[in-house]
Amino acid sequence: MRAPTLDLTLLRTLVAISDTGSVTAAAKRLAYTQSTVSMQLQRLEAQLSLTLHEREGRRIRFTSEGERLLSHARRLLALNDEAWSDMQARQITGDLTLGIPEDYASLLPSVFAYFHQLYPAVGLKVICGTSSHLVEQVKAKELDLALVTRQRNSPGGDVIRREPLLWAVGMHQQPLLSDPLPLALYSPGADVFREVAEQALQAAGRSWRVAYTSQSMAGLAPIVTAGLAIVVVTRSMLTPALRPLDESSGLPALPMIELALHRAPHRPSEPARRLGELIREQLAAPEQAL
Amino acid sequence: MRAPTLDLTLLRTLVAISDTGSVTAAAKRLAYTQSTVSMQLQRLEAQLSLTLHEREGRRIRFTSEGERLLSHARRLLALNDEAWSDMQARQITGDLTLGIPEDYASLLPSVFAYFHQLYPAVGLKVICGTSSHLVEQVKAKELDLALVTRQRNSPGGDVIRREPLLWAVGMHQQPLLSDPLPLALYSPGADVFREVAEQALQAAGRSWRVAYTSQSMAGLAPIVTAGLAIVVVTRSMLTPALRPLDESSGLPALPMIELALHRAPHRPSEPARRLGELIREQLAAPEQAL
DNA sequence: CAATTTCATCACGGTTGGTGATATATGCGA
DNA sequence: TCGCATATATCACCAACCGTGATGAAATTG
Repeated sequence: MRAPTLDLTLLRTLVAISDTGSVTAAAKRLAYTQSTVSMQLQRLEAQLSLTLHEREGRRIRFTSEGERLLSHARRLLALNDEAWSDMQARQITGDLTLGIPEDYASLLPSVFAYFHQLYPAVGLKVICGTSSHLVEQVKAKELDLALVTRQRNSPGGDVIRREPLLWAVGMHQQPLLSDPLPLALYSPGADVFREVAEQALQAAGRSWRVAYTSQSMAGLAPIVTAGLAIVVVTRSMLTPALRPLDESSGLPALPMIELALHRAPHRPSEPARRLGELIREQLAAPEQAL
Repeated sequence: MRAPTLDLTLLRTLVAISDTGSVTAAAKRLAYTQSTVSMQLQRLEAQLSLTLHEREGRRIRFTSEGERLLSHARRLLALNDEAWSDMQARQITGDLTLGIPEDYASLLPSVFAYFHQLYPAVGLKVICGTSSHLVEQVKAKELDLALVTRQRNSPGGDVIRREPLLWAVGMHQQPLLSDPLPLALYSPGADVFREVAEQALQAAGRSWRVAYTSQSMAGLAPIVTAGLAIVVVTRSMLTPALRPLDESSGLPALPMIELALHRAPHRPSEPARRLGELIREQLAAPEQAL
């Protein structure tokens, strides 16, 4: 010996021994032989000229030096794994097209930025469209992935998160509860929010009229903030200019909707897998509670 | 290979290549053959299946992946070296006696705590005494190390830091500048502060009387804060109860003193070396400026 | 263009490190 | 208390690995 350089392989088996509590179990986890692990532990002790472990009967016990080295080992391995997967990530190349509903365009830029940082060699293209259209495009393999909104428990795709739908009006406006109810909706057909809203109103026996339509929330916003119509949004789409209405408004409660990820019907490309994973991670949870 | 485990040895040569800018220079630094370093670089690239470097003529240039790996490598190696030296430090055992002037006892506990954390197996004993006595004890090998104060450029020992000496009175007292000047000093003889003060006063033609003496600053403190005498201290010994006097007080300027470390006259034990280094590191600098 | 320096590549050889086998020790149940 | 099962340590073997020195190619210097 020996450059003062630790052998990460040995540290990894040290950690495995500690995690599993036994040499043979560690060997199984690491796909080594029991004898190998036993010798590796000895080698580590020899290299450091330290006693890292003792035996109490059959059970293994780490000395204080052993525990100390373990904590160093965990940190080193964490850093190693991070470095390794970062370097591997940089090799992933390819092109990738993702479809999203226009209204979620504001929610995703940070995810795209992060994705680009992790996978700089992947060319990512994003296309906006209505959910039903996006689903068609995925089926036709025109898109690798599509994030779509849908009613609860619809088939197809994996649920990323569930969100409550809300009625909303302009921040400083009184709710316009005339009959029929003036709604601001997306373009006719193919919009989930619209379907949901109409079903809810119909079930409640309310009449309504479509006061305004547009391709996106951005188009509806001025109408709504001016107090000319009510709109349906998810909680994450609320802006300071919008005020949500609760039950006291007398409007029927709206169900939850789902945000789901559809994948093209062949084995997904590696970039697609990664982006899908990242979207799930980044978008999961916040309002998963019922 | 291959577990997703990086080989720190290879990373070390990668860093060496980057630092030196050439394969042969890196080989020299690492005490390898040029061919070895060349192959190590290739091996690293093969393991990651990445191109880390390119050549522009004779000069080496790292690709962006290479640069990225370099930054990971530096962090990993730093952690490795830290872990390694920590583990080695835990093996250092032995006993060790350090002498310090009483007045610096307050300055050092944090150093001792740190030392114990780094070298838990070393038994450290600390002895207080006057500087001249401590020097004797070091010569007699009764102490392994001694931290002493002395006049500038005195021989023996290594200078750790230089500090200005100051005249000081109780915080709320007017300077007592009667003639002869009432001084609070350490026990007669063998005290550097006393020597320095008397030399300065003599050179300035001032008369003085020793109003109080004690073994330590702690003993003098009540006298001084009560305004009954003036005392000589270093800047680091100033407490909230003491007020330093500047030139406007009419007292002669005091020279700097040195804090020096004496080592027993045989080859120092490893614990002694380590403590010496630590003291130098921890105590160096703050008022090194003239 | 010769001299020098740096680098990549090769065959070789020593060491290392994993394997399977085996002996020893430990814990558990009859 | 005596086995049986399982965990561990140690050994010999052998294959792969890794560092070395030698060699030739490429590039820089004068």
